[in-house]
Amino acid sequence: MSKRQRPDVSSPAFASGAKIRRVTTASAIYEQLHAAILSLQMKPGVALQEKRIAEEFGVSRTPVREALLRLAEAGLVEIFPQSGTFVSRIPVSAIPEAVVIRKSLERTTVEQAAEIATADDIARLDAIIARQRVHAALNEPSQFHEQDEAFHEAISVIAGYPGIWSILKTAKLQIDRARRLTLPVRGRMDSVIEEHVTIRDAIAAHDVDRARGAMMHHLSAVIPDIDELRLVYPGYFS
Amino acid sequence: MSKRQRPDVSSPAFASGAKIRRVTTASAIYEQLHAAILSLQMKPGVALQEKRIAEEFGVSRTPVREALLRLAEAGLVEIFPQSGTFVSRIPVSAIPEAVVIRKSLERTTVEQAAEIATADDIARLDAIIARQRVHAALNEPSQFHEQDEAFHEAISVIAGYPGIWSILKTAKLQIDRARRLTLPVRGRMDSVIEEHVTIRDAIAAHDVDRARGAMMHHLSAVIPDIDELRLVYPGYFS
DNA sequence: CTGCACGAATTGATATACTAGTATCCAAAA
DNA sequence: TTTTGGATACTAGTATATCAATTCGTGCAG
Repeated sequence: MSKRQRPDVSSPAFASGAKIRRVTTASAIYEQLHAAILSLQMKPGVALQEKRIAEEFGVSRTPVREALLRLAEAGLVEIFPQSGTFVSRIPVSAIPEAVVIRKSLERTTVEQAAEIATADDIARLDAIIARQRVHAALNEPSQFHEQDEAFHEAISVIAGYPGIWSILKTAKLQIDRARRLTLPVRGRMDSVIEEHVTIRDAIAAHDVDRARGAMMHHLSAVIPDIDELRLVYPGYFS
Repeated sequence: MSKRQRPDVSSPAFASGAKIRRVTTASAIYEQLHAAILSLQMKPGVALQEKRIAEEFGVSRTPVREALLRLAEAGLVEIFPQSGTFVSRIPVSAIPEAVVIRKSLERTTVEQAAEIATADDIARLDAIIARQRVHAALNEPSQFHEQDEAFHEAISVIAGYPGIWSILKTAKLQIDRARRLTLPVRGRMDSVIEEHVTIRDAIAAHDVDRARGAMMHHLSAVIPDIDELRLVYPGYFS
């Protein structure tokens, strides 16, 4: 039998390696562009060129193209064959749907988490909330948002459905982009922390109904007002 | 300066539709391999070689690579850098999660569909069910399955959440692969039709609770018995 | 006989070169 | 002045070549 079988997928190899190419240039470029689009440094609707990007990064078009293809699948860019590549506009119609998807899946994860969470799990949530308090106090929105994501991801993991989080991440993309357009609301970070605490408490108490209710309330509170944004930023939406 | 200044509003396509050439060879190869893997013509675990595939299709390695990268994102192949590419084994651990995802999202779509379905919508469902009856009578499992997917997609569309269907499609992938391994159960097609009719009736009656119940029952009925399959097809699962 | 080190072969990753579709601009005709 | 058709210069798609890393066999040393 000549069939090869990879013995170990998770070969961390020589993790300290300075030269090991765990990250291909293509994925590095993907990360960069992904972040730039999500942070709106690259504005919706603007044209991209494989060639120019390749020159900026000092690489050939091949890895750039690979990155753009992945971004296209994520819905962050649109590729028109033989014509051009553009940063995708935020699809207004997709936003309410994304909210529904979030509510549907996070309802499932938070319910299951409330059923089976262990003391260790709660401790993990507490640690995340603690970090959020720090970032809120220091007024660091970026890191705060990072920990916000970590909180929701943790609940997925606790529920035993880590794959759901990756779905949520892609569903959240356009919402997050729109949210970047909203001015930071004073005190919003504190409210988020409060809501997270409520969710955490319900999970810790194994109170499924209360956990679901708290999560639904939390998710309803973060919906950006699209109609208003469209007026202020015409051309950013489709 | 001769540089062309493109106003960012210019989207090159009045392409709100299907007029664009999307028959790039890369996507054609993707479709082919996708179908081959899903139908198990390509068995889980076997090695693939870009070079050989390129020769078979009579193209260069570039579009083949592009297709493989997309398949890797869908979880249908695994690429080990500098080592090899393999048709992914069916991840047993992901199957229960996929079922949960399906139940969560289809619960949402069927509830909403039951709320707002119009007579036209019901007619569309009836048409699909009618086609299913034909394929069942003629014992055409492949086309039957096609209409089965169409039924669930239609419900997503009726609910106003077409994007949920595309999520469901990718979530369903591994389930469908496993299901291909099960022997066709005699009379199963007829049961599916009955369950679809029940769902359809509940939607038509705008009975949200009954629609949800019928859908949950339907989804529970199509879960393949993984443990048994693992015994019969060792090496197909991971 | 065993273990380790080295090297050839094979693979995916990247670079470069070429092809073919598309939009824009400008000139010529109405 | 407006319209229209084609030249032109762009783009992404594809082909080919090169690079680098991993694997596995082989041979030498212990």
